Amino acid sequence: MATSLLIFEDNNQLRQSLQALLDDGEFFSVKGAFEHCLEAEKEVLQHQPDLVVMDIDMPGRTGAEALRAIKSLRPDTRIVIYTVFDDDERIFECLCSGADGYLLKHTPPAKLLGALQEAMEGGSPMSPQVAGRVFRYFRDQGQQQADAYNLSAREKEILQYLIKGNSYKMIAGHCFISTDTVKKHLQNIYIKLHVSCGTEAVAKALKERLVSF
Amino acid sequence: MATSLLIFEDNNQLRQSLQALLDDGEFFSVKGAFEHCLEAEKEVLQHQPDLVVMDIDMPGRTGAEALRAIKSLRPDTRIVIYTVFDDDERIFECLCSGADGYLLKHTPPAKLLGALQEAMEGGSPMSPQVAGRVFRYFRDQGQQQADAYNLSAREKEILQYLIKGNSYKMIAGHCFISTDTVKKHLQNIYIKLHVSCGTEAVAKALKERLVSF
DNA sequence: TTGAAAATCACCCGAAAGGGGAATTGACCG
DNA sequence: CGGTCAATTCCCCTTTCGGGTGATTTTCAA
Repeated sequence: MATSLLIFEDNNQLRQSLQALLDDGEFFSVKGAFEHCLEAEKEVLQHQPDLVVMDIDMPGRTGAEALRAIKSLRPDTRIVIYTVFDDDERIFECLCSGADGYLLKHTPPAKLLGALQEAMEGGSPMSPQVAGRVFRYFRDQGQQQADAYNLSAREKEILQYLIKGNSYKMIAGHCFISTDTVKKHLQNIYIKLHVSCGTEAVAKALKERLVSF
Repeated sequence: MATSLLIFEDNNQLRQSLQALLDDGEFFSVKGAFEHCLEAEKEVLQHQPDLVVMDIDMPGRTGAEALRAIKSLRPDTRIVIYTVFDDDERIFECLCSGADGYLLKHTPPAKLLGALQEAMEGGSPMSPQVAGRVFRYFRDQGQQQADAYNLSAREKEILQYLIKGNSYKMIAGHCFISTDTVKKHLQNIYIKLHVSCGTEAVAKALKERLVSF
C-alpha cells in the first residue's frame, strides 16, 4: 500500500517537480499539491493523507500555522517540513508545533525519498545542518555557567546523586564517605544555591540545568 | 587530506570492523582504536584527531564523560556518538555535552560513512530514531501531557508546591488542609510516579515536564 | 441511587533530613 | 613558611518525612 501524501509548496516549478518525483506509483501516491495552505484543514480531511510535505513560507499563511492546525485535526498525520530556511526561529517553531521531519530544499532527490520513508517508519528525518542547530541549542543550554553558584566538583557529584533520588545513606555508599559528610556537603550546597531543602535544590538544579539530566 | 580519527568502542569485533571500514586510505585515516576511554584525553592530545567516534557504554568511564573531557581540551574536535542506546537520558546528556552527531549502531556502513563526512562538513548527523526523540522533546515543550501518570488536579497542585520547595506544613497552609492530608496526597503521588521520595518525584516531574517550570 | 474515586483528617512510629558546632587532613598560594 | 579552603568525620539535637492503618465526607458518573 503506497503512502498517500499531500504537498504544500508555493513555487510552481518545485511543486510540480516534487509531485513528479514523489508520485512514483510504488511507495508514494500524491493525492494533491497546493500552492498555499489556507485551506489545509479541508484538504487534509478530504484526502486523509498519511503524509504531508509542507513548505514554510507561503502566501497568506505560514506552513507552521497549517502544521499546528493539521496536527490538532489528525494527530497521526506525519508532517515533514521542506524549506530553504535553516534559521533557529523557524526550525524551533516547527519542532515545537509537532513536525515529524525538517528537510532543506537542497536535499538530493534520492535522500528526500529515503527521508520521507524514514518519516513513515516512525523516524524523524532532519537535514544535518538543521540537526546542527538543534545540537547547538542543547550544547548552549547544557554548558552554561554551572559555576555560577561556585559548586565544587564533589558538591556537583553529590547533587547529581540527589537528583537521581538517592538518600543521604545511598549517596554515602556511592561516594565511599560517611552520611555526615554527605549531609555537610548538602548543607553547603543549599547555602550556595540559596535554597532550604533537597527538593528545592533538585528543582533549581534541573530548572537552571546546573547538572546534566 | 584524509580526516584523522580515533575510535572508542569496547566491543572488540565491532571496533575492528569500524577500523577496517573507516580506514579507507581515502577519506578517513584511523589513528587509533581503543576499548575504553579512560585515557581519552592523553590519546586525543597525542594524535590530535579531526574526528572521534565514541561509544557510550564502556568499562570504567562513560563516553559522555570522555566527550566532555575531550571537548574542554580541544573544542574543535568533532565527536560523533555511536551506540545502541536511544533513550532520552543518554541522548540528551550527550547533546548537552557537545556531541556533534548521534548515530545508532544499526546504521548501515554506507550511511555511516556519509554521516561522518557530513559531520566533518559542519553538519550534525543523527539517526532518525534519535531525531524522533529530539522532535518529541520540543513538541512536548508546548503541550504538556501531565495525565500520563493519572495525577488528579489536587495532586498536580500539591506536586507544584513541592517543586517550589515547600514543606508539608507549608503546602498545607497554601491549600488550607492538614499536613496529614498533604502527606496522603504525596504518598499517592509517589505511588503513581513510581518514586520513593520527594526529591525523586521533583526530578521526575521536571525531567518529564509533568508540571510547568 | 448507589458505588467508586477523590479528598479529607487522625494517630503511631521509625527513619531520614537538616541545623549547629568542632576538628583533622591535604592541597594550593603568596 | 603560614594561611586559606575544600574535603572529610564526628558529635549534639530537633524537625520533617514517609509508611501503615483506619475513617469520614464529597463528588461524579453509571
